[in-house]
Amino acid sequence: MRSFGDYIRASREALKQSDTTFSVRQVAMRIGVEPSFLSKVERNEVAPPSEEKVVALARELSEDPDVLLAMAGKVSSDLRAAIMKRPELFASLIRELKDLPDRAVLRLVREVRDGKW
Amino acid sequence: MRSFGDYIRASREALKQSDTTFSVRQVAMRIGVEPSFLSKVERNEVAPPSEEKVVALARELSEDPDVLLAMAGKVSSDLRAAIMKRPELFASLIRELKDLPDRAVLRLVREVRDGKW
DNA sequence: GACAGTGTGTACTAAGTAGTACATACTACA
DNA sequence: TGTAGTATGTACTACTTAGTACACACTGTC
Repeated sequence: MRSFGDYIRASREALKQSDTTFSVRQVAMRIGVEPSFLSKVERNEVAPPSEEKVVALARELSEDPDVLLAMAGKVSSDLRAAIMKRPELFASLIRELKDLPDRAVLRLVREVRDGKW
Repeated sequence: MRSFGDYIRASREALKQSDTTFSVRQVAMRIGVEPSFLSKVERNEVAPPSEEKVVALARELSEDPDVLLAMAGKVSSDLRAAIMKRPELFASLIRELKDLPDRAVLRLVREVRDGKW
Protein backbone atom coordinates (compact mmCIF):
# COMPACT_ATOMS: atom_id res chain seq x y z
CA MET A 1 0.00 0.00 0.00
CA ARG A 2 1.07 3.55 -0.82
CA SER A 3 2.58 5.26 2.16
CA PHE A 4 1.18 8.40 3.69
CA GLY A 5 4.23 10.46 2.76
CA ASP A 6 4.26 9.31 -0.86
CA TYR A 7 0.60 10.11 -1.22
CA ILE A 8 0.97 13.60 0.22
CA ARG A 9 3.98 14.35 -1.92
CA ALA A 10 2.23 13.18 -5.09
CA SER A 11 -0.88 15.17 -4.28
CA ARG A 12 1.05 18.32 -3.46
CA GLU A 13 3.32 18.06 -6.50
CA ALA A 14 0.29 17.62 -8.75
CA LEU A 15 -1.25 20.84 -7.43
CA LYS A 16 2.10 22.57 -7.75
CA GLN A 17 2.02 22.03 -11.51
CA SER A 18 -0.64 24.67 -11.88
CA ASP A 19 -0.05 26.67 -8.71
CA THR A 20 3.43 27.40 -7.43
CA THR A 21 2.16 28.22 -3.95
CA PHE A 22 2.05 24.47 -3.33
CA SER A 23 5.73 24.29 -2.40
CA VAL A 24 6.82 22.43 0.73
CA ARG A 25 7.56 25.78 2.38
CA GLN A 26 4.23 27.40 1.67
CA VAL A 27 2.03 24.41 2.37
CA ALA A 28 3.93 23.82 5.60
CA MET A 29 3.38 27.42 6.57
CA ARG A 30 -0.34 27.22 5.78
CA ILE A 31 -0.88 24.09 7.87
CA GLY A 32 1.30 25.42 10.67
CA VAL A 33 4.45 23.28 10.69
CA GLU A 34 8.09 23.81 9.81
CA PRO A 35 9.06 23.08 6.19
CA SER A 36 11.67 20.58 7.34
CA PHE A 37 9.00 18.67 9.19
CA LEU A 38 6.65 18.48 6.20
CA SER A 39 9.61 17.41 4.10
CA LYS A 40 10.35 14.59 6.51
CA VAL A 41 6.71 13.56 6.55
CA GLU A 42 6.65 13.39 2.74
CA ARG A 43 9.83 11.31 2.70
CA ASN A 44 8.43 8.99 5.38
CA GLU A 45 11.28 9.88 7.63
CA VAL A 46 8.88 10.46 10.50
CA ALA A 47 5.45 9.10 11.33
CA PRO A 48 2.41 10.96 9.99
CA PRO A 49 1.62 14.08 12.02
CA SER A 50 -1.19 14.66 14.48
CA GLU A 51 -4.88 14.48 13.52
CA GLU A 52 -5.08 18.27 13.47
CA LYS A 53 -2.26 18.60 10.96
CA VAL A 54 -3.54 15.74 8.82
CA VAL A 55 -6.96 17.39 8.59
CA ALA A 56 -5.37 20.74 7.74
CA LEU A 57 -3.36 18.98 5.05
CA ALA A 58 -6.50 17.37 3.66
CA ARG A 59 -8.20 20.74 3.43
CA GLU A 60 -5.16 22.27 1.78
CA LEU A 61 -4.81 19.49 -0.77
CA SER A 62 -8.57 19.00 -1.32
CA GLU A 63 -8.40 15.41 -0.16
CA ASP A 64 -10.90 13.45 1.92
CA PRO A 65 -9.87 13.92 5.57
CA ASP A 66 -11.13 10.46 6.54
CA VAL A 67 -9.06 8.79 3.86
CA LEU A 68 -5.95 10.73 4.79
CA LEU A 69 -6.48 9.98 8.47
CA ALA A 70 -6.88 6.31 7.62
CA MET A 71 -3.59 6.38 5.73
CA ALA A 72 -2.05 7.99 8.79
CA GLY A 73 -3.34 5.08 10.89
CA LYS A 74 -5.92 7.20 12.67
CA VAL A 75 -9.68 7.47 12.91
CA SER A 76 -11.34 10.87 13.03
CA SER A 77 -12.11 11.98 16.56
CA ASP A 78 -15.79 12.62 15.84
CA LEU A 79 -16.22 9.01 14.71
CA ARG A 80 -14.41 7.77 17.79
CA ALA A 81 -16.68 9.90 19.94
CA ALA A 82 -19.78 8.47 18.26
CA ILE A 83 -18.57 4.91 18.84
CA MET A 84 -17.57 5.60 22.43
CA LYS A 85 -21.03 6.98 23.16
CA ARG A 86 -22.68 3.67 22.29
CA PRO A 87 -19.88 1.11 22.23
CA GLU A 88 -21.85 -2.13 22.21
CA LEU A 89 -24.13 -0.99 19.41
CA PHE A 90 -21.45 0.34 17.11
CA ALA A 91 -19.01 -2.43 17.93
CA SER A 92 -21.47 -5.12 16.90
CA LEU A 93 -22.54 -3.19 13.79
CA ILE A 94 -19.00 -2.66 12.57
CA ARG A 95 -18.05 -6.28 13.27
CA GLU A 96 -21.10 -7.44 11.29
CA LEU A 97 -20.19 -5.21 8.38
CA LYS A 98 -16.46 -5.57 8.24
CA ASP A 99 -16.44 -8.63 6.00
CA LEU A 100 -19.36 -7.62 3.80
CA PRO A 101 -18.60 -6.30 0.32
CA ASP A 102 -18.50 -2.58 -0.36
CA ARG A 103 -21.77 -2.57 -2.27
CA ALA A 104 -23.67 -4.01 0.68
CA VAL A 105 -22.32 -1.39 3.04
CA LEU A 106 -22.95 1.31 0.48
CA ARG A 107 -26.54 0.21 0.05
CA LEU A 108 -26.98 0.37 3.78
CA VAL A 109 -25.53 3.89 3.93
CA ARG A 110 -27.97 5.02 1.24
CA GLU A 111 -30.98 3.46 2.89
CA VAL A 112 -30.14 5.15 6.16
CA ARG A 113 -29.58 8.45 4.40
CA ASP A 114 -32.93 8.14 2.64
CA GLY A 115 -34.52 8.12 6.04
CA LYS A 116 -35.74 4.54 6.07
CA TRP A 117 -34.75 4.36 9.69
CA MET B 1 -20.39 10.24 33.83
CA ARG B 2 -18.76 7.59 36.03
CA SER B 3 -15.03 7.55 35.65
CA PHE B 4 -13.07 4.56 34.47
CA GLY B 5 -11.34 4.12 37.81
CA ASP B 6 -14.54 4.29 39.83
CA TYR B 7 -16.18 1.73 37.60
CA ILE B 8 -13.26 -0.69 37.84
CA ARG B 9 -13.05 -0.33 41.58
CA ALA B 10 -16.79 -0.92 42.04
CA SER B 11 -16.73 -3.94 39.75
CA ARG B 12 -13.70 -5.46 41.43
CA GLU B 13 -15.00 -4.81 44.96
CA ALA B 14 -18.31 -6.43 44.06
CA LEU B 15 -16.55 -9.58 42.92
CA LYS B 16 -14.35 -9.49 45.98
CA GLN B 17 -17.44 -9.90 48.18
CA SER B 18 -17.73 -13.52 47.16
CA ASP B 19 -14.16 -14.22 46.08
CA THR B 20 -11.20 -12.85 48.02
CA THR B 21 -8.84 -13.36 45.09
CA PHE B 22 -10.21 -10.13 43.65
CA SER B 23 -7.86 -7.97 45.70
CA VAL B 24 -5.91 -5.16 44.03
CA ARG B 25 -2.75 -7.21 44.38
CA GLN B 26 -4.07 -10.38 42.82
CA VAL B 27 -6.04 -8.81 40.00
CA ALA B 28 -3.02 -6.64 39.17
CA MET B 29 -0.85 -9.73 39.07
CA ARG B 30 -3.31 -11.56 36.81
CA ILE B 31 -3.52 -8.72 34.30
CA GLY B 32 0.22 -8.15 34.45
CA VAL B 33 0.74 -4.81 36.19
CA GLU B 34 2.07 -3.67 39.54
CA PRO B 35 -0.49 -3.42 42.36
CA SER B 36 0.37 0.23 42.95
CA PHE B 37 -0.42 0.96 39.34
CA LEU B 38 -3.84 -0.69 39.46
CA SER B 39 -4.51 1.16 42.69
CA LYS B 40 -3.68 4.44 40.99
CA VAL B 41 -5.87 3.56 38.02
CA GLU B 42 -8.82 2.81 40.32
CA ARG B 43 -8.35 6.10 42.14
CA ASN B 44 -8.09 8.01 38.83
CA GLU B 45 -4.64 9.14 39.74
CA VAL B 46 -3.35 8.13 36.34
CA ALA B 47 -4.98 7.77 32.94
CA PRO B 48 -6.58 4.44 32.04
CA PRO B 49 -4.02 1.86 30.96
CA SER B 50 -3.26 0.55 27.49
CA GLU B 51 -5.80 -1.29 25.35
CA GLU B 52 -4.13 -4.60 26.18
CA LYS B 53 -4.49 -4.08 29.93
CA VAL B 54 -8.05 -2.77 29.64
CA VAL B 55 -9.06 -5.86 27.70
CA ALA B 56 -7.35 -8.10 30.25
CA LEU B 57 -9.20 -6.25 32.97
CA ALA B 58 -12.51 -6.73 31.15
CA ARG B 59 -11.89 -10.45 30.90
CA GLU B 60 -10.93 -10.63 34.57
CA LEU B 61 -13.98 -8.69 35.74
CA SER B 62 -16.40 -10.23 33.22
CA GLU B 63 -17.15 -6.85 31.69
CA ASP B 64 -17.73 -5.94 28.04
CA PRO B 65 -14.32 -5.00 26.59
CA ASP B 66 -15.84 -2.47 24.18
CA VAL B 67 -17.63 -0.67 26.98
CA LEU B 68 -14.54 -0.59 29.17
CA LEU B 69 -12.42 0.62 26.27
CA ALA B 70 -14.97 3.36 25.59
CA MET B 71 -14.78 4.44 29.22
CA ALA B 72 -11.02 4.53 28.82
CA GLY B 73 -11.45 6.84 25.82
CA LYS B 74 -10.36 4.22 23.35
CA VAL B 75 -11.82 2.24 20.48
CA SER B 76 -10.90 -1.41 20.01
CA SER B 77 -8.10 -1.86 17.50
CA ASP B 78 -10.07 -4.33 15.39
CA LEU B 79 -12.83 -1.74 14.90
CA ARG B 80 -10.30 0.91 14.02
CA ALA B 81 -8.75 -1.45 11.50
CA ALA B 82 -12.15 -2.11 9.91
CA ILE B 83 -12.84 1.62 9.59
CA MET B 84 -9.38 2.37 8.25
CA LYS B 85 -9.82 -0.23 5.55
CA ARG B 86 -12.84 1.56 4.09
CA PRO B 87 -12.75 5.03 5.58
CA GLU B 88 -15.27 6.85 3.36
CA LEU B 89 -17.86 4.12 3.70
CA PHE B 90 -17.66 3.72 7.45
CA ALA B 91 -17.23 7.43 8.09
CA SER B 92 -20.44 8.29 6.27
CA LEU B 93 -22.33 5.41 7.87
CA ILE B 94 -21.32 6.35 11.40
CA ARG B 95 -22.07 10.03 10.80
CA GLU B 96 -25.53 9.10 9.51
CA LEU B 97 -26.21 6.94 12.53
CA LYS B 98 -24.71 8.97 15.30
CA ASP B 99 -27.81 11.06 15.99
CA LEU B 100 -30.34 8.30 15.46
CA PRO B 101 -31.94 6.72 18.52
CA ASP B 102 -30.63 3.45 19.90
CA ARG B 103 -33.61 1.44 18.69
CA ALA B 104 -33.01 2.47 15.09
CA VAL B 105 -29.37 1.44 15.22
CA LEU B 106 -30.28 -1.75 17.02
CA ARG B 107 -32.86 -2.62 14.37
CA LEU B 108 -30.18 -2.09 11.73
CA VAL B 109 -27.72 -4.34 13.54
CA ARG B 110 -30.33 -7.09 13.72
CA GLU B 111 -31.28 -6.81 10.07
CA VAL B 112 -27.66 -7.06 9.05
CA ARG B 113 -27.13 -10.00 11.37
CA ASP B 114 -30.17 -11.77 9.94
CA GLY B 115 -28.44 -11.69 6.61
CA LYS B 116 -30.73 -9.28 4.81
CA TRP B 117 -27.64 -7.81 3.23
C1' DG C 1 2.86 -10.34 69.02
C1' DA C 2 4.51 -12.09 64.70
C1' DC C 3 3.17 -12.38 60.19
C1' DA C 4 0.49 -12.75 55.91
C1' DG C 5 -2.11 -10.05 53.10
C1' DT C 6 -3.80 -5.55 51.69
C1' DG C 7 -3.92 -0.76 49.81
C1' DT C 8 -1.22 3.34 48.96
C1' DG C 9 2.73 7.01 48.52
C1' DT C 10 7.05 8.36 46.40
C1' DA C 11 10.45 8.19 43.09
C1' DC C 12 11.91 6.90 38.87
C1' DT C 13 12.25 5.69 33.69
C1' DA C 14 12.42 3.96 28.69
C1' DA C 15 10.24 4.80 24.65
C1' DG C 16 7.42 7.30 21.78
C1' DT C 17 5.07 11.80 19.93
C1' DA C 18 5.17 15.91 17.57
C1' DG C 19 7.38 18.78 16.57
C1' DT C 20 11.32 23.39 16.33
C1' DA C 21 15.69 25.69 14.93
C1' DC C 22 19.25 26.22 12.15
C1' DA C 23 22.64 25.09 8.61
C1' DT C 24 23.53 23.41 4.26
C1' DA C 25 22.79 22.18 -0.61
C1' DC C 26 20.45 22.48 -4.89
C1' DT C 27 18.13 24.89 -8.95
C1' DA C 28 16.28 28.26 -12.09
C1' DC C 29 16.59 32.49 -14.10
C1' DA C 30 17.61 37.53 -14.69
C1' DT D 1 27.19 34.65 -11.96
C1' DG D 2 24.83 35.94 -8.10
C1' DT D 3 20.86 35.42 -5.65
C1' DA D 4 16.12 34.13 -4.47
C1' DG D 5 13.55 30.48 -3.57
C1' DT D 6 13.33 25.64 -2.49
C1' DA D 7 14.44 21.14 -0.43
C1' DT D 8 16.89 18.55 2.80
C1' DG D 9 20.05 17.09 6.86
C1' DT D 10 21.31 17.35 11.70
C1' DA D 11 20.54 18.30 16.30
C1' DC D 12 17.71 19.21 19.85
C1' DT D 13 13.52 19.35 23.08
C1' DA D 14 9.15 19.46 25.77
C1' DC D 15 5.51 16.46 26.62
C1' DT D 16 3.10 12.15 27.07
C1' DT D 17 2.56 7.19 27.70
C1' DA D 18 2.64 3.40 30.29
C1' DG D 19 4.23 1.81 33.32
C1' DT D 20 8.17 -0.35 37.46
C1' DA D 21 10.40 -0.66 42.07
C1' DC D 22 10.14 -0.34 46.62
C1' DA D 23 8.93 1.23 51.05
C1' DC D 24 5.32 2.11 54.25
C1' DA D 25 1.21 1.66 57.21
C1' DC D 26 -2.90 -0.81 58.38
C1' DT D 27 -5.79 -5.08 59.50
C1' DG D 28 -7.12 -9.58 60.82
C1' DT D 29 -5.77 -13.91 62.73
C1' DC D 30 -3.25 -17.80 64.68
